[in-house]
Amino acid sequence: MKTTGEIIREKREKKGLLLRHVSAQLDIDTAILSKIERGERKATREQITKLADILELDKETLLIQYLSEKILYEIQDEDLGIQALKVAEKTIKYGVTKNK
Amino acid sequence: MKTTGEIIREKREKKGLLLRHVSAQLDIDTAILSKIERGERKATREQITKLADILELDKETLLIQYLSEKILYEIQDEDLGIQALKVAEKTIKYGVTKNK
DNA sequence: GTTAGATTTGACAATTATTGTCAAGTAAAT
DNA sequence: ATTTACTTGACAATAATTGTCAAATCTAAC
Repeated sequence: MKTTGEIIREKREKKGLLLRHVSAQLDIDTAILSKIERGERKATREQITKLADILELDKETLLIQYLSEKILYEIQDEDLGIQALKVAEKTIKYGVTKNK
Repeated sequence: MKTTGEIIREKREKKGLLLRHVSAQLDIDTAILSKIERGERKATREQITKLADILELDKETLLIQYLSEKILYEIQDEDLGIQALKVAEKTIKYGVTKNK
């Protein structure tokens, strides 16, 4: 499966847009967008939805990929990560309102 | 399923320990431990393993619960949370080394 | 092989989130 | 009404994230 960054870079190039064009619309330096595309930095949630608009990408698909990477980031190099994911899934399906 | 905080509080009380006893061992104020137990604050990973030692709780079980809460925290009030969880699960199972 | 434009890199600054302290506030037990 | 355990909330300290900037690299065209 393609990473968020890969999806963004591919679509940007397909549209013939430069980092400078897109980063201007996002109101950030090209450096950050470059890093986001290469997976060196995480985007913010807001940037993801803006990018979907700018690049005409399916917002849901992009968000799902983005969120899944955030999740994976949380449990990176945790042996119990998979098990934690499963517990999280069960909990969310159960219909928990959650703390605070 | 019991929350991390509930597990900790129940075991602490069963052992007859006061917040002050346990928080001293964790080297934090009782206020924080109180909040952790009531789910108002998240513990750090280190605090979780220390708590497992102090309260003689199964470290793996506690960590899984703790991590799953961290995951759920990331996707709280995200409509696409469940889908993101599933993508994350597939990705992790696939055996990805991940970015950076 | 030099220039020009695009991207990348890394040092560091700004901002935001997390983790903590402290002091005052409840509540229950004596 | 004191004492003890715990809770609450304002705020301080620390740490993580997000950003800028300037210089470096890369590529393609002259």
